[in-house]
Amino acid sequence: MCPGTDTSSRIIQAAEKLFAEQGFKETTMRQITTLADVNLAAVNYHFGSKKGLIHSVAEQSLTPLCEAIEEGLGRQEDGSGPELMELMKVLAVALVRVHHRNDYALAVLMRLLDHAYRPSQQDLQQFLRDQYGKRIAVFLHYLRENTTGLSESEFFWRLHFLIGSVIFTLSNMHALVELDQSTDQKDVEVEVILARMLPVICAGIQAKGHEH
Amino acid sequence: MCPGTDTSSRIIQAAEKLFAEQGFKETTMRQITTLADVNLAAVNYHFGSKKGLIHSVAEQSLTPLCEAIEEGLGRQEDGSGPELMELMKVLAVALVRVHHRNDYALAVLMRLLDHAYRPSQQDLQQFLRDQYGKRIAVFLHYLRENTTGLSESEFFWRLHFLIGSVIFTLSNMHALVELDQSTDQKDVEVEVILARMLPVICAGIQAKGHEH
Amino acid sequence: MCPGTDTSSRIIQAAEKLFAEQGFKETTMRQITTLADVNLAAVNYHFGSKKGLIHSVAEQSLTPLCEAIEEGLGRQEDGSGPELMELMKVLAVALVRVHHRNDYALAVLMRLLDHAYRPSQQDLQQFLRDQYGKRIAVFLHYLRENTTGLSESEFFWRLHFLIGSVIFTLSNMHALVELDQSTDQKDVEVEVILARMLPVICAGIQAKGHEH
Amino acid sequence: MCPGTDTSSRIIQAAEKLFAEQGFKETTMRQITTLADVNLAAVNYHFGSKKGLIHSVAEQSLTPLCEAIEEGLGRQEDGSGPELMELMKVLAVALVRVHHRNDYALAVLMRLLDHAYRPSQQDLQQFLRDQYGKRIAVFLHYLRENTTGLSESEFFWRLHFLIGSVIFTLSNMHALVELDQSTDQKDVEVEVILARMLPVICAGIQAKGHEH
DNA sequence: AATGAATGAGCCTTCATTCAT
DNA sequence: AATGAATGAAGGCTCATTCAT
Repeated sequence: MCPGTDTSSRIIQAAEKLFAEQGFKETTMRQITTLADVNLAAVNYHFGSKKGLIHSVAEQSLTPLCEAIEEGLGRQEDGSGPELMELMKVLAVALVRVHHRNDYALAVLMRLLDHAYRPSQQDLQQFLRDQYGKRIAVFLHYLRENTTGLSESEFFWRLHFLIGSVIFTLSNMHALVELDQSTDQKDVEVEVILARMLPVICAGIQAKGHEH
Repeated sequence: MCPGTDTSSRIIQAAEKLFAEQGFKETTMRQITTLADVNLAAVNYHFGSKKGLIHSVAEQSLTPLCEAIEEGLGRQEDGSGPELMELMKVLAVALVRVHHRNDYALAVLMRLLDHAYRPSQQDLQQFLRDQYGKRIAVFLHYLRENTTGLSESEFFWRLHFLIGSVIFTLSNMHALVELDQSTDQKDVEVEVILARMLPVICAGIQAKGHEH
Repeated sequence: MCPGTDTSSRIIQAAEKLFAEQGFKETTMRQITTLADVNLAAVNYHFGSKKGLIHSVAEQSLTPLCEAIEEGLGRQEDGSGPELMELMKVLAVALVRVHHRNDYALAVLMRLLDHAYRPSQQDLQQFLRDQYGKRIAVFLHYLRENTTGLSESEFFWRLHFLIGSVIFTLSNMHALVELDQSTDQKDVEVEVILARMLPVICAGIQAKGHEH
Repeated sequence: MCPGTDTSSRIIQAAEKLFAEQGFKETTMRQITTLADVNLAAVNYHFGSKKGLIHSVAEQSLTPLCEAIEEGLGRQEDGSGPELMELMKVLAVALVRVHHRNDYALAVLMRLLDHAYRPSQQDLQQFLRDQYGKRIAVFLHYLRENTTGLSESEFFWRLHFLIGSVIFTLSNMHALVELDQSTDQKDVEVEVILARMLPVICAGIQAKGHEH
């Protein structure tokens, strides 16, 4: 009954760990099935193909993430949209929730989003746009409302500078925690990382830019 | 002869383009040699192996990058280290110089640095540390001098938040320029991107943090 | 219940269609069970194995075929065997009866006989010889009585030239009817094909040969 | 220098033998490369894929076949087309020539033509039509001139009855020679088989049909 | 009688690399 | 310096079959 017991979730867990540590292409079906201790053909039986598995892994994290964001946004229904710091906290809470699903879920998700920016991964772009495009758009809309001082282009680039911070830091979180020699405890505490990241991001997005 | 004419530089150019667009593992020797219009065996002949080629590609960009940074830092030898904004400009100038070597050089370099954070790429980590560790340390030393208000750990994380911005934005620069609908001209002008990024980064690193 | 309702006959019908259109090896258990709308394991449950299914498919057609031939031969029990044209008509009637069982039964049967000539299919040869060898021998005996002018070897080869006509035409009947641009109606009417084939075959078997 | 020495022809020879004995789908790349005593990857190197190999095998026989037919037809340039028996001899000579290329070449070719009638093999149909359609049409045109007494549809079916004889007999020639107990010598002598087939075919095509 | 899940063996193909020339 | 041919290892995937229910 506990998660990780049946074949299909054991595969997903193994895949998440390996994808996070090595990347998608670098991870082989044989590595996944060996780590999950299931038959090689089980992946194709349950997910159709390696790409299908990747999509399933994505869904497992993106769906709760979107739900958590929508839930967070829905809380203050007083006409005016949430403020910047409020928005960031909603995002942070949602990310934390994804991380608590599984130690590698968040890292894989970030790596997946990174991949989606490659020209050669149009399949993946399509998949993400189709499945989650509209849900993310709401969050971006609120974010834009808090940055009316920025031109369209300026907003676009600042958004991606900050997306870069999030994606890079979280997709490499295990390695970074290992590198951070100042703390003893090596449990990855996303809450701490995000608490450190939030003020930095807010300051970045509100910075006086070169246009001024 | 002009650069790009002989076999070995044609290979490097082709590899940079493909690595930037697809990733290292995703790019095959056949793709590289086909695009470079050279024999399949030429890569192994000139670079020993695929890994050797990747290292050569890295050197082609990292060496000029370090030189440019050292040159920039060396200018004001008046005892006191450079200020934050000054430091960032030195970095920006160095990055621009790398980009002008070759339209994909900068993107590949950033992707390579991203890879270096994966646990499974300790070879690469070693290579980068051995070749460039000390030269980069100088830059980091000056940076630390400008952030005395931050604890060791806080500095570590903020540094990586900002490294994340740089790596993500520049490694995906071609895709992002394509996505940026507000500008017509699609020539990748790193100068513009960096001009936008610098104030954001400076604001981020100086933000009032959660420790305060 | 009407035939084709229960699992096992639905499987046979699906198998016949797919075997006829694609061949035995080319047809997978999944295709069969999907088309039959039954569980994948049902084939092994009811027929033991794919080979078992093929044998069952063969029996479903070969048994009625032999019965029809024996019935046709048994009609004139006046000492002397039937004449050539008479024999052919008996065969034709029997083939038509098999075809009326099922739109693909005859085509599959012919494809199966074709396979039986491959050196690598000795299993199949054995199966057919064991189950139907003696019953067919009677028909061949009567045929030989009508070709006393031919040497043993000449008879052997002419027999197979004509078997070739029958097997090829009937196993590809659906494709050939489709190709025949002169007729509008595309229902496969074996009667018409056989009516056209009979005189050709009789003429062929009685031709003045190279030995004369 | 002798054929069968270099990798690429060794592969073709092995493939022809196995395709003839077992069929295309039934023959694996490993069987081919093991018999040819070459590396497994050599097939893909030289022919791109299994399908590419099959097409190459086809070309090796079909091109000489067409040439031989055209050569045979070109001989009597006296205005009137060749007579039926003449046509058949041209075909027979061409088939013999293909057989002399290689002990299995003819059998494989016949099996390939058989496959081309399957609805699921439209690739193959296309390939054959594209490469050889026009060249064969000439032969068929002359054949039609000799059967003016037949309706279009009657001609179509008789043609395929006889194609069936040729394809079946020649694709199974090795098995049939083995079965023919009247002759001691087991060398496959296509000349003998064809000498026996020609009168039968001619008689068949000229038979008084059911339309008369 | 029937089924969803699982499996071992094998498939074709692709990879970076090597070798003889 | 350069190359066409060849190779061992490994890749993702499919197959008929089996098993517990």
